[in-house]
Amino acid sequence: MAAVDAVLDLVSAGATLSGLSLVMIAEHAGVSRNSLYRRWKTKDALYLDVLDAINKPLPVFDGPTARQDITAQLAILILRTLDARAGSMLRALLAEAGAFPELHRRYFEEIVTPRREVMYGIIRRGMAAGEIRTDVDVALVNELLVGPILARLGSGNADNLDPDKTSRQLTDLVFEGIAAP
Amino acid sequence: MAAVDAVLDLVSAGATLSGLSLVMIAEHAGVSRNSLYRRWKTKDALYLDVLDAINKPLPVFDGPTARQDITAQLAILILRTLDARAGSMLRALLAEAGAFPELHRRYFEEIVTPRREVMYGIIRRGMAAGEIRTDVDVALVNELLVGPILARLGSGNADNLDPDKTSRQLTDLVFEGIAAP
DNA sequence: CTATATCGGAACAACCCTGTTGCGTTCCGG
DNA sequence: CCGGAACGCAACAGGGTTGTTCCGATATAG
Repeated sequence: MAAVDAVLDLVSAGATLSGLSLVMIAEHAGVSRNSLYRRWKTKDALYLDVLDAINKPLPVFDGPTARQDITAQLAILILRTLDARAGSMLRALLAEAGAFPELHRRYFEEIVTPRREVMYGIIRRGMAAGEIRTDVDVALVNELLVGPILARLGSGNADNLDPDKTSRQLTDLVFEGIAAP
Repeated sequence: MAAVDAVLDLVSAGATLSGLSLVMIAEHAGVSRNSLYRRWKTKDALYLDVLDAINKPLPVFDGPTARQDITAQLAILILRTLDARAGSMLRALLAEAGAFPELHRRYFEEIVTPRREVMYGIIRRGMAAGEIRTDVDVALVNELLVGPILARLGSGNADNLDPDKTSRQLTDLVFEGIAAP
């Protein structure tokens, strides 16, 4: 799978999905351009394999409090965001969602939806346990928690995120609010 | 400036900044390809004019409470995010920051920094007035407020945002927190 | 009215990417 | 040992983009 690594390297270096040429991929992978055509009928098919390569399963959270689980899940999210190759790939994918509809569909289906469901589950568990107010919108709470991280991913300046520190700061802020007592 | 509009239209339709060709822009603008070369030495120069075209000055907020100013500023941000042409342009720009360094620099300098400073000012005013806790990081609070909106912009599904409703919900949530009493 | 500037149309060579084909080579299993 | 499978190399035609140039039309200003 040298081609998959080549795509990740090149995209991480600033290439666009539609702008990437098979000759570039072949050269960077040290592989004949012919072999790429043999294995993948189209560039989309190759990109689908790239997407699979960066999609690792999520761990299951079951700590004593929902608050701790939220912090842990945010830390995981930050960790994955810090992976420059995967992050660049996702950013490039989102920027050209229109040109690669199937890729965009599977991205939502296999990456964002599972993460979202995990977070929803934790939040609902916190509500049931009396940790979290029940008069707030679960989806909006989730957006509030992951929004800052995803915004960093989109802006490309996710480098100075710290999994432990930032996840704790975000959780504290969202739980306690910023209103003065 | 038909060329600027053409770029916005095409990018909004899914085109990439590096993928956009001058022939496409010329055709869509109903302008001779020759004229484009005459006015803009390079594609970067044209894109800089496009960036200027979507950069409207920010209104000044000076309401009775910082909370209201924050809601108003978020509403403005959502409004601008809802502009499909400007939003697509910014998303495309961020996706190819590496290929257009000057464009990326001026985007930060002329768009994100001013907005950020406005928000910082409002938050600090709220702190001085005793509305907002003083033991929180101003930058982090700002990220918490605008993160969800920018994440929507990056994901491309900003359509179902409502300036009034969402800005109020976000402000309430961030002020009050989600912890059960 | 006229002269200058601006524009559109067309053509040009040079380059890159795409699919595809053909052929020689290398590697691995039976 | 041998044969098939996978690979690399080269070439091809076709299409697209880039700068640039030349020329004719048009409009604008003096």
